[in-house]
Amino acid sequence: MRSHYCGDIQSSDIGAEVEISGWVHKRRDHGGVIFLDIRDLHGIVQVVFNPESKDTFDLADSCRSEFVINIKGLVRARIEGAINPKMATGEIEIEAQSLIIYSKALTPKFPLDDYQEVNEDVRLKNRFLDLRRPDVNDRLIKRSKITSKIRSVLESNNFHEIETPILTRATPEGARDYLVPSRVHPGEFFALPQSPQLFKQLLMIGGLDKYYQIAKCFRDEDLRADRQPEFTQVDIEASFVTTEDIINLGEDLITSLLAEFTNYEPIEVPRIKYKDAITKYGCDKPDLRIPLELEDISELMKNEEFKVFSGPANDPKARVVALRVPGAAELTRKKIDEYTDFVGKLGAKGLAYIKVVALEEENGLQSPILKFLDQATVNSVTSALKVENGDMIFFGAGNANVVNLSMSSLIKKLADDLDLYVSEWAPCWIVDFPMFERTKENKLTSLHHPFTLPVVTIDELANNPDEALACAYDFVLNGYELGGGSLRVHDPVMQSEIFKILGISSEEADEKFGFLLSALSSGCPPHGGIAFGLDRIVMLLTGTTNIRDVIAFPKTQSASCLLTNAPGEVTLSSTRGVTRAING
RNA sequence: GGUCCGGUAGUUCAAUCUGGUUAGAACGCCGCCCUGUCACGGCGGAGGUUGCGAGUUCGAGUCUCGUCCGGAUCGCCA
Repeated sequence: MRSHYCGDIQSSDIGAEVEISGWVHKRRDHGGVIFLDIRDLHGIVQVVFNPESKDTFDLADSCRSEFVINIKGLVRARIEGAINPKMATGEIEIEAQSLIIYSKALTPKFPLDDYQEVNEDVRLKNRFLDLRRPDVNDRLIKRSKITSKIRSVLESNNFHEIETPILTRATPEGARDYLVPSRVHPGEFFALPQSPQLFKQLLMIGGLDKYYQIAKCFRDEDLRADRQPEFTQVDIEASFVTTEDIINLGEDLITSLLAEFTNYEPIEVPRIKYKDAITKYGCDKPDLRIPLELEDISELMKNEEFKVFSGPANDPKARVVALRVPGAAELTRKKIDEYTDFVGKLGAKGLAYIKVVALEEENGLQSPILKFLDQATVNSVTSALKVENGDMIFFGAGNANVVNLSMSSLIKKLADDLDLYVSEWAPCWIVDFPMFERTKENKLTSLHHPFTLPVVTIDELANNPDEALACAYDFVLNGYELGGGSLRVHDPVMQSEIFKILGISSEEADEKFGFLLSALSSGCPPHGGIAFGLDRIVMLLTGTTNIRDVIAFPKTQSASCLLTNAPGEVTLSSTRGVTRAING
């Protein structure tokens, strides 16, 4: 049905008879001559119809936008003055010899050209139209190429792609599960996997040595710009490996993608300890394209009269930080108020600042808080921050979590507003994660997951779980957590101890994880792995900030599909047996 | 669950702050004209339950409350 893709026809094809199939992109009717721009996946080409062949001309006259047609014709050079340099195929055109209309089309619900932005809900309701737009299908094609490259890197490292079940068991920890009622076992449910975590460990115990999978994962949690309820992981696990082995592999994988699909210039990927990341950036996924860091000034503020600073400085659960923003002294009062409001929504009680106007002069600093602070303390702060004239210093003080969240968010906002980015690609590893963190109820919960190998011995872990570090690592790119992994526990006694620390009774552990403990007891190789978020990788490599842009049929923020109207009610016939499953 | 932004022709927006005649524009669509356009052009035309429901008012697209939908974000996401 075609000899060429529309977008591929070039001057070298002049004189050739070609056959193309595609969609009517635009019709320009000049009365005596009709131009149809025909579009397919590769691009657009202009077809010319003259009245000499009346039937074909009349057919072309009846064509409308998005009709699906077939053209046979002769490629010829455009006449002088009619060359369109804005078009990839602008030097040639097709002189139509015949036209077949395969399929008529209603007027599209929205324009498919690039001259008008269309709201996302309209696009998602008519995704089949949206997918025809080059910038949309380009991203999906690039996703396919990225996945292919991932497979080739992993295959060349002797990894084997193995599938794991979609219908599986609910897990007690972690995200909410999507549940599937079992007809055969009334009252019982499958869960869709949050990740293939346990299966890939079982594959290692099963001697498969090196596993990977492009795996669909499901988490019934609220959505974000970079989070969908079903998403895809590049899931990797290997036996007899160290942290170093996995980090090297993960880094090779991502940097080879960056090298192939971007203008990335290789750098040594820094490794940052979790604790240092929190101290310096206020978060565990810093955007290292931004040259801003928090300076902890709690020590300096301990003896100040100013309670706003000295209070948190003397509270072990609080902190006081200063943020030097080079050249930002020009920020207006209105803008500063906006930032105060911004951090306020994240829980901060205020946003103190000092403008550095003329450091060498007596009144060279401007700030409402100067009168509350000792001059020597101010001097210590300015010298610790190495400030220069024209800088702005912002302060965060209070509960450590609030300060970290608000100041790390402020850093990203300032970077956007003031265009502070100094590089295009800034990867890093975050390492030395704690094993556990405390919930609001002061219970211990896994920071990574319960199968993570601690750095310490069983006794040390049991005696001081709060301080124990994990053999875990996250890969962060431009402020996005792209992947994370760990070495896994391969000793059933250690695994039982971790369940115990997490408050999972041995009965529950046996009931939910008996198969794992039994597997660990039957000859388990030391193993570990990592999983990358494929959607986020593609998102970054295609330059978008919205995960929906790289998924063919994404869900809205309320986890529904505007195209199919899923989820929906089910008919009685399709629920046969299932109500019994739900009601027990 | 919280906070914030948005919802007006098929599409993108204006009119909302400051309530007041028949809710406008562009693109698209329909008809007529046009042999070199390419976001073609000219003339004419059709197209609206202002998301939905209450309330305030002589009068509501505009103000208030509720609700639904879309988006950003906090919580949540081992």
